[in-house]
Amino acid sequence: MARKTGSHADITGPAIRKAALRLFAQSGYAAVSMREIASEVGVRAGALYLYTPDKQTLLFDLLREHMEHVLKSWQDAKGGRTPLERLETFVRFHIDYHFDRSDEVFLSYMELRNLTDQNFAQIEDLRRAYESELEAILDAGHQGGDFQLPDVRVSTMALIAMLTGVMTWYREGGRLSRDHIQKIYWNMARRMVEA
Amino acid sequence: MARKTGSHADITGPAIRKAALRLFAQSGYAAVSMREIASEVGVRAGALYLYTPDKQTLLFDLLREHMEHVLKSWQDAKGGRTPLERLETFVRFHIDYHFDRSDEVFLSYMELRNLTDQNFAQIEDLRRAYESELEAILDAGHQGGDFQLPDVRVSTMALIAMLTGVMTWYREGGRLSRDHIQKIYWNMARRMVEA
DNA sequence: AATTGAATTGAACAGACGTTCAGATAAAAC
DNA sequence: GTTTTATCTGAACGTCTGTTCAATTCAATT
Repeated sequence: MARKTGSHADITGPAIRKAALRLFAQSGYAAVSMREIASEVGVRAGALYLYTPDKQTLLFDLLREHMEHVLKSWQDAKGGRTPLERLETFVRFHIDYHFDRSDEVFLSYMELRNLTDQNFAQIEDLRRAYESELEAILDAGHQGGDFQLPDVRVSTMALIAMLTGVMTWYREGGRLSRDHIQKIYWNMARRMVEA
Repeated sequence: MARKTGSHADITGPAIRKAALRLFAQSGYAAVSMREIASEVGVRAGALYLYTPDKQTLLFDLLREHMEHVLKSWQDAKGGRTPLERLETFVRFHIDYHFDRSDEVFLSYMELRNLTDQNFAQIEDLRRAYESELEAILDAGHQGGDFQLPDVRVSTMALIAMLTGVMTWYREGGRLSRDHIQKIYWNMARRMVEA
């Protein structure tokens, strides 16, 4: 039966996800207890099981929702006529996304090994789908002669790693503005691939 | 008192480190129990405490030894006349090291947050010392006009991230040889920095 | 063979873990 | 105001955790 808006459950569900996300990102899945998550939400541990069948599913849902959200956001953001333009769009999108959702991104890199084999396979598929978006751009540029790449696959991985790395050192309110950082990375990426 | 070579203890100590390294890298520090480590070594949990005061120190020692070993290995390997040559040496060294010691490297990226604040600070210092080695090369090249970098610090982080990323996809016996991968990465790195 | 000293065990400790569920509480529906 | 339904608690479950230590085994020395 449909619940009215604003009912307790409509708040608690997302609150649990939010708390779990923060705590998992901070201390790691294995180091965070259901009691800690519950305490953060202002509820006892047992109540969590109204919203998730178990801890593993809680982690899996966070990662799956994150990956699906990245892919969807990219579908909305992608664009550009030339491979170079399309690559610039990707670079800016990727960095922006990592700034806005650093916890989710961090989690999706760190906690893959805490997923069951089946859950891992699903997340891995989504991750590969995202990588393929970049690879397609590089491939098009490589075929068309805009780019000159020693190896399209390796360039894809190298670029993703380089861009994702921004997460490890960027802190809000630091020396450089977001836009400045995006310009710097785009400069490096462009020189790395351009013919 | 000095023990004779080959005594039981001279074997067990390193065996514990080796097992802990493998298991920590595989499942994560928090997810591995002292009983699991002991079982891997062929000993009961209590015996581990002959070789380490506690689990935290076991992790810390692994990370510290790794970082010190990287720094030492780099001091032995570094060389080259021009900044470009020095950078190539760094790129090849970094990739080689990540191939040879992937567990240690992986651990040193994943388990920093499971260190106590004090231990974390020590490891972080060593990590920064390593980064500074690359930054010094980029800085020299930037000052001398060999390199043209939008931002030396950001370029350092971007290069490190790009090179370290090789660990996430490289598998022994894959499509590309080690040397081939090094050539590809060096090609990308060079184009990224060259004036 | 007896003695010494290091290496290891087995059991125990106190606490934390994920999860379940009967019962209490609160909110919504009638 | 009563009934119904969703939400949450408190306590308990069995199991696992890191760690300690008296007792034991093992290996080398005398």
